[in-house]
Amino acid sequence: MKGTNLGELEEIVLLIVANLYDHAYGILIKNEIEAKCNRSITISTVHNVLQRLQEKGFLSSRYSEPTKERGGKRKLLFTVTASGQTALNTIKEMREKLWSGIPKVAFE
Amino acid sequence: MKGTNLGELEEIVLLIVANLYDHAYGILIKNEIEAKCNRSITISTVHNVLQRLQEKGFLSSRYSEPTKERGGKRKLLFTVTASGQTALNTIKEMREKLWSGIPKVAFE
DNA sequence: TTTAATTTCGCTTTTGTCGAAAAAATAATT
DNA sequence: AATTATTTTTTCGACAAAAGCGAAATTAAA
Repeated sequence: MKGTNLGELEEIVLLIVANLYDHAYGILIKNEIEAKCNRSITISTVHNVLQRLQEKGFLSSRYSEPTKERGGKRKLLFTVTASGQTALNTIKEMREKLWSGIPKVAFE
Repeated sequence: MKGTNLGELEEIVLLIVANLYDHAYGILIKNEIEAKCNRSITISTVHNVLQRLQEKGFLSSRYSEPTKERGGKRKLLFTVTASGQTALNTIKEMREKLWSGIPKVAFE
């Protein structure tokens, strides 16, 4: 890989951000992953992946305004870029092609 | 991950082995990946992944008889195990669920 | 100054990647 | 027939990228 590929977790995070549309930020993303993917993950891992996805150009980000709740500092909100959408579609089509080529008898 | 997860490349290799059914071995797998996934990969990479998939219990292997062509030494043939099939199905369903939850407006 | 929500930092383990060496078979040469 | 070359295939050793975590830093309200 040369920094352009989409890792297994990166793909999941990208899909979750797309699910969350306008509200995607660290902790919410973490919670959504745990809920929808039945998998535990720490917030540092999420942020690590988020940053990598942005460096790859698959996500963009902006800061929200602080909220009025206690500790409600501004959030870093993420959005899937056109390039990120393309990456998701590409890998999806590739996998669909592979699945369609599997004969009935292929498994033990 | 504790040796039970399926990496991005591992999943591709598993799908390719399923595609090849009874004939899956190193070089053929390499060629199929390059043909169907539009991606170049070395034979050492393929063998490395095959070994890890076997350690994870997602593949089993056996040796073929040598063939009569020049250099035709015995091949290590791979088959997807029941556990491997389950892993593939699980991640497939999870992604389908995520895709179905994406609103139309989700991309930039 | 305490507490809460959030992001950033430094570090380790697992995956992905490759070049080169080893092994095992047939073909060619002496 | 013995040795050497060539071909197909797998194994080995090393390094880079992705996945993962705990703890520190930041920023807001109480």
